[in-house]
Amino acid sequence: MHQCTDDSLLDLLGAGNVTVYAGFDPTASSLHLGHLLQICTLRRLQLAKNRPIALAGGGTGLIGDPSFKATERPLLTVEELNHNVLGIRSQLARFLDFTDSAGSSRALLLDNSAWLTTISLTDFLRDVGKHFSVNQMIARDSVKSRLDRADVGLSFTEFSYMLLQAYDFYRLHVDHGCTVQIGGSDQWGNIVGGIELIRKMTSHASFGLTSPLLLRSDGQKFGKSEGGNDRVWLDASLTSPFQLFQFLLNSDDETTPTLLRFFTFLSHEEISELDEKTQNSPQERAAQRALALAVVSLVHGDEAASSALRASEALFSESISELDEATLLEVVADAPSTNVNRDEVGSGLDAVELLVRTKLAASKAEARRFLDQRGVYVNNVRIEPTDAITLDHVLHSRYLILRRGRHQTHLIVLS
RNA sequence: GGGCCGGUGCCCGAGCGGCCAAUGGGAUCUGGCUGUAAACCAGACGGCUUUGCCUACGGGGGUUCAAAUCCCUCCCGGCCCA
Repeated sequence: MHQCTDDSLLDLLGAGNVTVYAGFDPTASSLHLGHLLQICTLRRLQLAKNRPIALAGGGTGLIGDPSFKATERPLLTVEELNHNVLGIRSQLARFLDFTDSAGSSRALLLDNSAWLTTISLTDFLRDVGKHFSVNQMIARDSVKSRLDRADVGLSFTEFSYMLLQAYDFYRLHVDHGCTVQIGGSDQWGNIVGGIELIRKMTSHASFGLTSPLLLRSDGQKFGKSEGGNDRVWLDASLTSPFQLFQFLLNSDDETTPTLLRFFTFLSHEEISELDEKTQNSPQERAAQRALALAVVSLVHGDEAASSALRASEALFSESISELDEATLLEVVADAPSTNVNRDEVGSGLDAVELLVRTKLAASKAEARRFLDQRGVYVNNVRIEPTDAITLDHVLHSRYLILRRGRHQTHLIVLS
């Protein structure tokens, strides 16, 4: 927990029977690891007999949340948005219990476009806008940087976002008895706006709860994937189960305890046992492995998790060229692959060419750089800048494992 | 509508006629050391048919032997005035 509007809230949630919501704006077609934190919290609260509402932001996504964003963002087209809403709705549906067996804590999946796109402008301004003071709104930290900076502005569209989110909370309160909103720490201002709106319009009390921004021990934002600016997605076609597994396995020692607590549903005993192992024998990475296994299970299922674990161990601990064919294929199942004509290899294939073709290098110049820096491996054996790739490298008469750097693996299949 | 300021590589940001593929920082990548961490150290960081050539400093046009740098114009952003 990062901030909480009222300390009595925790007792309330412990007792159960509270309706809680978290919103997810469809800025992309998939949710990412950052969203998983809110999802886990909802799930945890559901396990404690509260009723979770997952709200897809089909309406708020039309506007765009300016909170703590450095610049105005381009608007998504309606087509993109619909596509994204579809994607994240189906993902949200996987994490909570929507069946009748959950009884009074059965989860709800809603989309705020249902009310945001139908309310009339004048109704909205009279009923909702009247309760907001611009004086207070411009004082919020979440928009302050945009107002203070000399080179960027803040459009009325984005400025209004807070009202929409506040109205969401109000509608969920009135229609579904929702009294708590959770979110990341950047959502504090928006959540408080909703609480005040509910108080002014109904004189009911409601609550907010935010979670801390997850940081790695080096201060970077958590959740950016290996290889740059891409996020770690929950959609298997964007981030494969193996990649997700590896990402979590590579968590550093300092953040792993926090991640275990946020993202897994292990018992207190199990977690403190893992903490101890990290203390005493960090090189075993027991906590990281448990974390990776638990999260991949949660997101992609047990089977995907155990095969990711097997692949991970095989790929890094054994000499890959000694694996039998079936095991080898399983290890690289998630890796991207490319077909190459057998004849090309027969005459000796240029490594530069192959790196570009497999997209392991973005250009020939980059491929040469990797080779010069001695960062290219065939079947886990480093090759020299001048080496050609020949039939001698081929495993099981049709496979080549090409790797760039520590983590980028590619399967080449001869045809 | 008027006045002023600004738009440079992934981001921030210097350059303000030739010595500019463009200083610096961050991010990223590769290697080293490690534990498939972190920290640290070293190097790379537009492309190509690579002692050279091509494409790039918001778009288009112009001046000049020569433009990211000067002029015109358009687009976009900011501030102030109406």
